[in-house]
Amino acid sequence: MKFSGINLLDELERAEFEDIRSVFNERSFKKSSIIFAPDNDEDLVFIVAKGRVRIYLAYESKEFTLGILGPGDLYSTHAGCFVQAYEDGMLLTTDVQSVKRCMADIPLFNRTMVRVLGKILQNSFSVIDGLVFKDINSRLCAYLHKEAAQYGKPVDGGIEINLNLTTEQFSTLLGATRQTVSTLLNNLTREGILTRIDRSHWLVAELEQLKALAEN
Amino acid sequence: MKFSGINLLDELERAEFEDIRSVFNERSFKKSSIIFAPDNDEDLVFIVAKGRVRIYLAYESKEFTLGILGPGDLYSTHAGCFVQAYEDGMLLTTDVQSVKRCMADIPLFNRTMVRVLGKILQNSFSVIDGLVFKDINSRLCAYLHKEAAQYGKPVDGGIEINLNLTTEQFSTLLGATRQTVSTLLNNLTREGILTRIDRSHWLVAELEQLKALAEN
DNA sequence: CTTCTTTTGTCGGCTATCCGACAAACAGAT
DNA sequence: ATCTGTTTGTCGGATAGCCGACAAAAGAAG
Repeated sequence: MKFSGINLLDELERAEFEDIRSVFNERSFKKSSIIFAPDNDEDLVFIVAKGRVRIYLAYESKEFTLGILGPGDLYSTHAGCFVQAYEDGMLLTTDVQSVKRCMADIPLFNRTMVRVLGKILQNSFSVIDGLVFKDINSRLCAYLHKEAAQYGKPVDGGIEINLNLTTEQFSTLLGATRQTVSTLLNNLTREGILTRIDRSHWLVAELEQLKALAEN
Repeated sequence: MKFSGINLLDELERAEFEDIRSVFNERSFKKSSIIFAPDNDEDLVFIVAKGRVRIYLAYESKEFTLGILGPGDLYSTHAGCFVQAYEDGMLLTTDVQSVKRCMADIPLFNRTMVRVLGKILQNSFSVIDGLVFKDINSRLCAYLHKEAAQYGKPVDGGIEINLNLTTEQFSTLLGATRQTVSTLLNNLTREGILTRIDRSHWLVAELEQLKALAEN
């Protein structure tokens, strides 16, 4: 899942951004480690270079995953969110000061920044939209549908998707409990809309039905 | 309630922004009218000059108010939201193209843009936070507490706030039904934490208790 | 003061979702 | 092949908040 929809690694390759590349430091992380927490006092901006990290909010023992970043995605540490590694990987980090300097010096960089911010904002609106107007089954179906439509691999019998999340992880992304998500997934399976291939792979047999259920 | 926390009208007064002022058009609106809808195809950025407008999401017959803009607040029309007037007022509008041009020409303007976007983003995170982790009573108390702490007028017996919303309007801001909000407000009144002065004014007698209930 | 509209309070039934609990299935290490 | 930790499925009880309905209260307009 692309969170911002813009691959910053590609952007950085562009000649105009040569000066920018030098301001980044590498920082590697291990699976499951919490890379940043809201109390973090270094104000950093980072780009994921390798691996997947999730951005999440936490309160007491509950967690809600806002999105999952993959290579090329950008985020910042001063947004009140936790950042945790789903697997081993690496970040390119830089401090906010440098970003500001880049913004002042390189007009093109600005546009990228605003575009990324806009994308993140749009994403958070759609999260709110889901939480307020849709029930969990709809959110679940919407997520699977989007995943299938965007990154699914057509095979015979339907579209194969690599969810790459445990039910537990998936449930925090939808804002529900593991039990509820598990039950709903099995309902969809019984109705013949989905089939679980293995731990991380699902076969979406009825894309249209999934879409209909998502709209609810 | 300030939504973005930055008063763009003040910013525009600054000498550096002289060129920017000229790109805005005035547009007045009547109470209750819907100023922009998501299907709107003009891509505009606007600043509220007079009156209050609410930014909201709608689905079928439900509505959820993301925030209320007052004079000096900035927003854009291509964020998938409705914009409706709570009272008569006026906007300064400009198209996205002009904003982009300003961003390229006037480095200082960039910083303001990014700051505003950041603020809006932060606000939407706290909305998500509330929806996911807190029950309605907590959200209600949190809202009243913030209102009292930020804009309340100390009088004897407590702090007076001007909510300036009907229960119905208030409920869309909290993401709940009118009935639930009505009941909760009356519970708080019975407990002696609040007193209703008139339709729009409330007296917060126990600010600390309100805060405690907000954390829940 | 009378009438009409808007706003508010309250009740009871309904349902989606949570929560704790437990067992079964699976995967990786030895 | 066995052991151990992780992941998944399912059940039943509890409950927050929704929904429809209706009446009372408050404001606005004449």
